[in-house]
Amino acid sequence: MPELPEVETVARGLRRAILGRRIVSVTLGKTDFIDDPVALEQHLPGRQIEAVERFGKFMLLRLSAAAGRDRLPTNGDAATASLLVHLGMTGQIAPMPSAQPREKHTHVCLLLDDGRELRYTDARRFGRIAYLTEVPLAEELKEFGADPLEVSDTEFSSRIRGRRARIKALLLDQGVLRGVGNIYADESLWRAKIHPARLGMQLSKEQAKKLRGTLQEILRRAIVMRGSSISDFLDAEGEPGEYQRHHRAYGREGKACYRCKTRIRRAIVAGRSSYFCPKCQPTPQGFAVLPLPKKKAKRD
DNA sequence: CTCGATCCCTGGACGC
DNA sequence: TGCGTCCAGGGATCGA
Repeated sequence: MPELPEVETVARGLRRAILGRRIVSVTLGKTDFIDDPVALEQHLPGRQIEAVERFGKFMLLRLSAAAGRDRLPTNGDAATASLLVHLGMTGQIAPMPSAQPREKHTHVCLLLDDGRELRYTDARRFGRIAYLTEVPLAEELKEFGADPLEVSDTEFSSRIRGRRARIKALLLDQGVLRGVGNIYADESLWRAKIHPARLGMQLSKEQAKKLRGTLQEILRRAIVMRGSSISDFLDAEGEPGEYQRHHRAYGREGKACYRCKTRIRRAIVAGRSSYFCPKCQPTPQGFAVLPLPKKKAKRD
């Protein structure tokens, strides 16, 4: 489940691997998750990959204006554009030798000018790929909230404390903060000792400050560890991350809290499984916690 | 504004 | 061994 640290890891890998490469041709598989598949085939060939950026959970492959005098002057390719890539739940993107057999669920192959293929695979197709020129791209991106790594204390506080929604929902809301998903929301709440079902407006200034701090620290550490590989996340080198070994709450139902040994519990908050320590992160009045499963969880 | 429900989709885990 | 069921979840959408 690629969130900010995983996407950052992939973006860094791609930056090393494919910067400056030119796209020669495009081969598509299933296209129901691609905004406009024809646009890919039409506009990508001939373009150079000039930069790879991360924006929240998106990657932006910045493309050169079309090169060569063979292009039509009126097809819009004279301007720069971007390939927007969202990995969804199971998306992977990596360059590989074009002779290598394509894996199952490979839906986009970009043949590069060095003979390799940049391949996008995504079993569940929850991802998204779009070719966007400057203006439509800017229109899309302006809907998103602050970068959690850059957001100031004041801005974080106002984005959270002015809201009636649950803190977990706010952390997951890409319009509030861009890039946080279920894992890092739970991890930062555990570290800040805040229950996921607390309302944003219930947080004290101190708690908001603390939460911003834990969120940033956890995201930074996770990036250093190249992200969390909890299901099948692999980076642009095909390598798993390591941060899952450092999870303190996520996925640890029934296991001992690292601080107080109380068993970690699970509840549904904002429609998502949320893991927390019932002692360190006191449950708000009347909030339903799922009973501990009967089957003993595997050891940790 | 905020909520929950529903859908998209496949693979893995689990129960029988 | 095999089959059915449930669950995972980012995001869009719709109704309450």
